[in-house]
Amino acid sequence: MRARLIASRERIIAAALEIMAGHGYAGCSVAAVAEQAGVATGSVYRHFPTKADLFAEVFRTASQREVDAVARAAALETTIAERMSAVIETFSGRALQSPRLAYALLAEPVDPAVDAERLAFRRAYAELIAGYVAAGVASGELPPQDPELAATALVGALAEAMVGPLAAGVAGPSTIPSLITFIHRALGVSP
Amino acid sequence: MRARLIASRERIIAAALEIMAGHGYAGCSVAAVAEQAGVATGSVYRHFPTKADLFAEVFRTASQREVDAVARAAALETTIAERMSAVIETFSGRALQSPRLAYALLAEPVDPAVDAERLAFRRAYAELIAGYVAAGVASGELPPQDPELAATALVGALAEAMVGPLAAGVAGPSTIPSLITFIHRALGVSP
DNA sequence: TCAAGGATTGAATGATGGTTCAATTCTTGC
DNA sequence: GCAAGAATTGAACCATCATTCAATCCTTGA
Repeated sequence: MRARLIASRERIIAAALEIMAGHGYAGCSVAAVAEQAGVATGSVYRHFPTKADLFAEVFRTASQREVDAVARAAALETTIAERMSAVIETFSGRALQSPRLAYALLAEPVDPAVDAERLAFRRAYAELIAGYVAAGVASGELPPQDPELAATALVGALAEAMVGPLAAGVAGPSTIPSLITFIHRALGVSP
Repeated sequence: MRARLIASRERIIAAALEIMAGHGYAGCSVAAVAEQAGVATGSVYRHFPTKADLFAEVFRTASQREVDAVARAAALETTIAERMSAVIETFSGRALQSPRLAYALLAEPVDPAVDAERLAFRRAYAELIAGYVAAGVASGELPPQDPELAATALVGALAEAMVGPLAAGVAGPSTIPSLITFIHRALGVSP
């Protein structure tokens, strides 16, 4: 029974994610999520006090997954240049793989309460990257700079550069290499 | 009478802007805008078919003003380095002067129909900047690169770097110089 | 001054979609 | 097998605003 409850909760989150990936946040009425999860509308409220709470968790889950994937890819590299390339390639690659979901996480209009979670998502990326930048500065691979600001700007650049391609469905073949060059230069990676 | 109509329309747009600057888009119910403009709720619909149309125009007006200010500041400079500094300083300076309005224009959750206008706003900035970058590449001041992508990334970086300070109300004293360094390096301005 | 026609009013309407809850179904301990 | 209690259902409820419109007020031309 306890297990059933937990499973039900998981199913609701999974359903919400699935609908987001298919129709964006716009398609995520509570009724639609419930139907996809195979429960009644009212049952959603046994697990989450409000819709905003549900989607805060959905955003948190999806974001964590993205940040983890990027962190994992970056951890495989050694130089700061390689790490940044891994960050950009992983971020962009995953976004282009699930464009609707990426758009929802990055830019789609959502409830203000959910938007706060989006800021946290972006900050999590920024903090991950700030760590790499700080390490690069410490090791002399990068010139002195404010790692926090550089990381924030970089996340903005990455997100903005993806919004167009996500709307269009594809990125031009040169988008990602160009972005890598831009960001390497911005951080001062020695050429 | 014709003049009165036009004036009324202007007053409604001005009222909407004023409320946005004071309480954000969230505070902009049609009733609130009408009251601020000194007209009845229904009168708003003599000038705009829907609320979304009204705010599309409000966003367009406010955005145009911002882009114009940045373009004017940049036009006073000659080198690409100076131009980019002017862009960043003007953009950030104006945003920090009217943080609530800047936040509404850049990042606040809005009606999807209005969000489209926001994309246009960002693209207008990107196109302005792309022109400078292309000129810089042509003149040899900048290394070869995709001006569109660089400009898009740059707008993202600028906007993202401002969102935090806008929420907090102020930027640290080093934010703008750091941002200038970051962007100069990103574009490959020779040091 | 006065009537015609347009402008203005603001309370009523309506659509949307999140939230509730009485009725029902299931689970569990005896 | 059975009752107590929890979980589930989904149709009804309700709050929020955008939108409408019949009544009223102004402007204008004669």
